[in-house]
Amino acid sequence: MRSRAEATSEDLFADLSKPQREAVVHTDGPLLILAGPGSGKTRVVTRRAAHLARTVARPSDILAITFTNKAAREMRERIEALGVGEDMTVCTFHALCAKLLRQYHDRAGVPRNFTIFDREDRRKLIKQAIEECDLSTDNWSPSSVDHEISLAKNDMLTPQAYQEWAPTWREEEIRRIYEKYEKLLAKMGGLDFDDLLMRTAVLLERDQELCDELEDRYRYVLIDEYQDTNAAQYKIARRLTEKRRNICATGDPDQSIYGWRGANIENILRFEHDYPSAKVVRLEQNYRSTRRVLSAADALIAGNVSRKEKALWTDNDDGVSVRVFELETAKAEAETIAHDITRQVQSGVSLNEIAVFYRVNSLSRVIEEALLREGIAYQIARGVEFYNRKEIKDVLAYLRVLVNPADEVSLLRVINTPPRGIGATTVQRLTEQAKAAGQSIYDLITSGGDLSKLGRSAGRVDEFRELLARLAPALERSAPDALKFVISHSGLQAHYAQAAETDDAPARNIDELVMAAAEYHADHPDATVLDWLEHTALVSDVDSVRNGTGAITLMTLHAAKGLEFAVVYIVGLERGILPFRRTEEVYSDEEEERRLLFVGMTRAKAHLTLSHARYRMLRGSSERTTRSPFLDELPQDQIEWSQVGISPARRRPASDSDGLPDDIEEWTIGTLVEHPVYGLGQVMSIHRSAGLTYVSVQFKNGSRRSLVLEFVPLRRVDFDDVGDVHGSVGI
DNA sequence: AATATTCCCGTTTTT
DNA sequence: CGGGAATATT
Repeated sequence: MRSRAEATSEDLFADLSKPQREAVVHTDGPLLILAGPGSGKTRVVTRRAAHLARTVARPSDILAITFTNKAAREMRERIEALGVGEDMTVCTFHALCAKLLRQYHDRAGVPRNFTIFDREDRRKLIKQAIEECDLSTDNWSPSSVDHEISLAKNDMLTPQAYQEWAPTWREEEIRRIYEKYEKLLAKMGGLDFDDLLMRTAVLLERDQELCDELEDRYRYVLIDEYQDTNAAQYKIARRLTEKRRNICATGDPDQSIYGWRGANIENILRFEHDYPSAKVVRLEQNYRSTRRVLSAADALIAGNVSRKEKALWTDNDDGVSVRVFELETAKAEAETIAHDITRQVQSGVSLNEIAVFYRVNSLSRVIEEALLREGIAYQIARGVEFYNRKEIKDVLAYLRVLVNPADEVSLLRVINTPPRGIGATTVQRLTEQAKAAGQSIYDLITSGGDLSKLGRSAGRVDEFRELLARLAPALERSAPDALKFVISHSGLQAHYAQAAETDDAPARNIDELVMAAAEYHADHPDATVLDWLEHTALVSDVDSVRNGTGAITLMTLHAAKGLEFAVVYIVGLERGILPFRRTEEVYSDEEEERRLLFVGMTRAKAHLTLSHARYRMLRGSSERTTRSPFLDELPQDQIEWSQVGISPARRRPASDSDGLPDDIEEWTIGTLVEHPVYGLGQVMSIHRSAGLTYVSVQFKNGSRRSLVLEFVPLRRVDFDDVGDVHGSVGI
């Protein structure tokens, strides 16, 4: 939230800089706004929308596309605050696509009542597809195949095109899986997230008439975060603006952080080529951060080689130094930050203005625990997690089956939830029989298929059929009413009420779901159950973050994009975490990781603290870490380093004979060691477990061993003594 | 058929 | 550590 007062309708331009004004007054023709962090992009975009509505357009002519619902909501609110009517279209790419596919389902070749398959549904189908291709999930991990198919769809590659693109043995097999997966999806009337984009892109590519129609409806199109568009989104943007070319793209190549999702940074870099008459406005003045914060971020991003240089500057004060905290353990890191937050609050900072960012969600737990101990209220950005809970998915699956009976993933989910005597064997028989008859399980159950082979379970299945029939009328109701009806009549309510004796979280979550539906209904009184289901399928983590809650905010660096806080902490600046790497051999895009940290740092208005811990609990054991190389790229003279609870020069007393080397404190990943039998080697990891210290060593002779440091005579040797071992073991 | 137990694996980011 | 799947038990 910007502290300066928002403009009244009289002075749309009064408080704008020259380039900002240029962008606002630009109405017709392509416009690219290259907006550095904190450069007032949202202000420009909203003013421009108001200006358009006042001069050349009606609000309904304007389409603004964002990446998250939160961004859409806030953009809409800010435009409305400028006195522009409510009938603009402001939504995410995915929501727009869902809407278009629903409306033009016949031309798109999708069922009107398609349901959106989330990652879990999708995983299940991919697993099934792999098995039906007679491949083993041991060799073809569903997650990697999933990712591969996702990237293909983001690039608008059909299975055939995918294989042609890379015609090797492996792609041939993945093509088969991809094809099978598509068949399963089609059979079930499901679309996954990528389908929403790809199908829309293909539809627009083929259907000129529709493009014309849409271009007449949306005469002015705004695409936010253009640097994060993938091939399908790019195609959609182009096809929606081909005739009038009234496209306004905003973005910043330095904030491109979704390459792993198929985003193509080239899309923004070639904008001027795509639209030769484009007006380009650069917003390089930063109004958000202190000079010290900005220069630290700027020094970091300068480390990217493939980058267009950009001159970020600010008139703001120097401010206080950026700090780096070095801690012994992740727990100490969390506690130190919690104490520091208390100090900030005592000096008058509002909790609303404080945030903690991390690279991976798993780092949040230790922070949460420290905040609880310290008594600091926090909110955490994880809306999606809520909708992934078992009890929530159970409830939603009932609605999905009612809306789209072909949705077998949902049908199989609810057929025995709560338990009603339809066990695995019966389900398997049903599946096989349906497959043999070439019909869906739903059809088999409802349209009087022959269930006699099921023996005594047939009665149970029949009861289930009756249950579905009783639930069906719920679709006539509003989302919250339908939900309540289904919860009480399906037996879920009784089931979870009984389970509440040991764990009442599921029942409470279900109540919360009903409340969420009621809230949605209040905002969208005409919406159907299907609309609401769609809405729940398209929430993102950051959507759950509310402003002004009186709590600090925890979120991933990805979720932080577009936000700002007075005080920002970024934890876990350790090799392997930030920059992230999976294993030694898997390629990761270090420049994208650097951009990610850049995004995080530039969220801070005044206080920025980066931290790392020397030991961190990862999947159960305490791992030795190495600090992130990114820390060395900061302007060292401007950084305030503090080591809390670490004394690097400390020598352990000789009497301290626990079998560990005296200089253990100095051992890190990469330390060179010598073993009397195996010879020279390099430490690959150190972790502590059950009171022992395990060291994994890659020896120069090629062997790799895990050794217990307490028992093995491993000795540290100096780098200078041994020459170039470093390169030979390849860290 | 349902529940309890163990084991094993993967291990980011997200619409 | 934590979810899911395979396995054991009632």
